[in-house]
Amino acid sequence: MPELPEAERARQQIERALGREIVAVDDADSYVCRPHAPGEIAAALTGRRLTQANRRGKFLWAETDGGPDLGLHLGMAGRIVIDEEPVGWDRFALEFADGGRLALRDKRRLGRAVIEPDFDHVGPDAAEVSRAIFRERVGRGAIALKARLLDQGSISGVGNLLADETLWRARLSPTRPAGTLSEEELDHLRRVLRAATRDAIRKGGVHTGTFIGHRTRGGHCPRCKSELERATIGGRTTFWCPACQKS
DNA sequence: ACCTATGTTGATAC
DNA sequence: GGTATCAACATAGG
Repeated sequence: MPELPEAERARQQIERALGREIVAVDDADSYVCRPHAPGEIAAALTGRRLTQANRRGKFLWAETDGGPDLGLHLGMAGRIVIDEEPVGWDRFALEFADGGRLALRDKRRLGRAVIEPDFDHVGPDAAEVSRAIFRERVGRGAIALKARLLDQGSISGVGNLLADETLWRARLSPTRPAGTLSEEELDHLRRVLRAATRDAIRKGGVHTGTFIGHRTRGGHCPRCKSELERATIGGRTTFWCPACQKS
C-alpha cells in the first residue's frame, strides 16, 4: 500500500545494496519490466554496481557505476527486500557477488522495473516543493483539489490515503476547485501536507494517520463527530467531513 | 459469494 | 489543452 512514506522506506532498503557487484538479473517478467524484453535489463546491469538510491514522490531509481539508472516503482502492493530468499511473487531481482540479492516483491504485479527511467512527467516531491512552485502547480484549474493532489505530474508522492488525511487536517474540502484556493490556503495546505508526510514516514506509513481509521461507510469525523461524506474524486474513493472541511 | 481497493499507464471521449 | 473515465495487473479483506 505504498505512498510516499513507504517509497522512502524502500529507498532506504536499496541503500543496503549499494556497492555490491551485480552478477545476475531476473528480468523475466515482461509485464513488470515493460517495455523491455527479457534480458535487456540484465545485459545493461550485469557487472555493474548500484552507487546511489534516489526517490521523487513514489518513484525510485538507483544510479550505477557507468551503466544506466535502474528505475523501480512499488505499484499498489510492492516492497523492496534485501538478502531474502526468493519467493514466487518476486517480480524483479538483482543477485550480487556476495550471495545477497535485491528483489521487487509484489503479489499484485503492479510494480515496475525499467532502465533509464524518464521523470519528465513527474512533478516535484510533495515534501520538498517550494511555496512558490506549490502555489503555481496546485492552485490552478477547475479540477477538484483532491484530484490535483493525486496528479503525480503536478506534485508527486501523494496517494489516496495521504490526500484524505491532509485535506482533513487542513480543513479543506476535496471537492473544492483547485483554482479557487487563496494564496494563504495554498500555503497552509503545503505546510499541512509536509507535516502529514513527515508523520507518516516517522510512524511507518500512511495508514497511521489520525483520520484514516475513520474512512469507512458510516464513519464519523474524529474532530466534530459529523457523519462523513463519501464520493469518488480523482478516480479514488474519498471520505471527508462536510461540516469542518471548507468547500 | 460479491464488492471494493492504497497506483500508474495508456486509450478514449468531451 | 484540461478534464474525466476505464481497463489492465492479481490478491486480500470486508
